[in-house]
Amino acid sequence: MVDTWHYVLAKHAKAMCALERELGDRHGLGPSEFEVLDRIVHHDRKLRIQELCDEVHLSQSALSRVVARLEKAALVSRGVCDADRRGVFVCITDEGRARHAEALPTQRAVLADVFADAPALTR
Amino acid sequence: MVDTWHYVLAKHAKAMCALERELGDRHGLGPSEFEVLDRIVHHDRKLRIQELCDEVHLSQSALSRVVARLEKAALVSRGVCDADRRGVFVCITDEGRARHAEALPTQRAVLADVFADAPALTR
DNA sequence: ACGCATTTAATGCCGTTGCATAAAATTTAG
DNA sequence: CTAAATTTTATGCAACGGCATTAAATGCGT
Repeated sequence: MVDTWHYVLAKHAKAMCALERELGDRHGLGPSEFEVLDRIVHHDRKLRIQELCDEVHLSQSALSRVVARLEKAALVSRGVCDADRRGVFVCITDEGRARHAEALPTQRAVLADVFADAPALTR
Repeated sequence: MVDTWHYVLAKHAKAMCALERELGDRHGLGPSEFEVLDRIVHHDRKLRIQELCDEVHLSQSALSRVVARLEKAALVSRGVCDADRRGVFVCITDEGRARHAEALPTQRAVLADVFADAPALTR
């Protein structure tokens, strides 16, 4: 219980720190930016902000800002939803797709390193 | 691998969020403040800042500020180390001990809730 | 059809964090 | 013994995140 919590804390800190460094230095992406791109690529379609909110571990406001940063970097584009004009769709751009593809191996490498000592979860 | 990472992300987010809320509302402590108190209580002696740094998942600068906050709240006291006058000892006060004892069940309850669905780590 | 509650995303504000740096003390090299 | 390098903690600074709030659009009740 407490042990599990300490494990989570340790791995989270180590992985986050490494991801920030590696993704930042090599690809100009923060962990949150990468995660958002990754979710969009995974779904392979444009998503509503709210859908992303359910999948990413960020508050709605933080997500809004991440998307704003990604848009400024031309990695995604925002568009209003026709059906519900409060909604905002987020589309990944070709450049965003390319950046994600380029960063993915880096992320995998970091995770492989952090979780090298076979943690393995039951369930 | 990626699954483990997602597990860590999810649990970390959920637990952190709940700890911030519960420890904050009920005991006026942030997760970092609690963790520092907890480490000192666990060792049951005064520790150097640097020792704490190795145990807590915070940068040295962040830790320095956490200790400053705790001191302002009179939960710990800082004292210079005689042997090496660069060093700083951190002692927990009676009030700090009391606050920790009071907050501990809250922390345990949160963790029990978050990790209720038997996560269990192999090793 | 109208007004009020609700939903959705963006923004103001503030607290915390990490990096780079500063300041003080100690250790090491010569 | 002195000067440079190193260690230890604190601080300036900028970025990021969450909460509360705002603005806009939708839905609901009457």
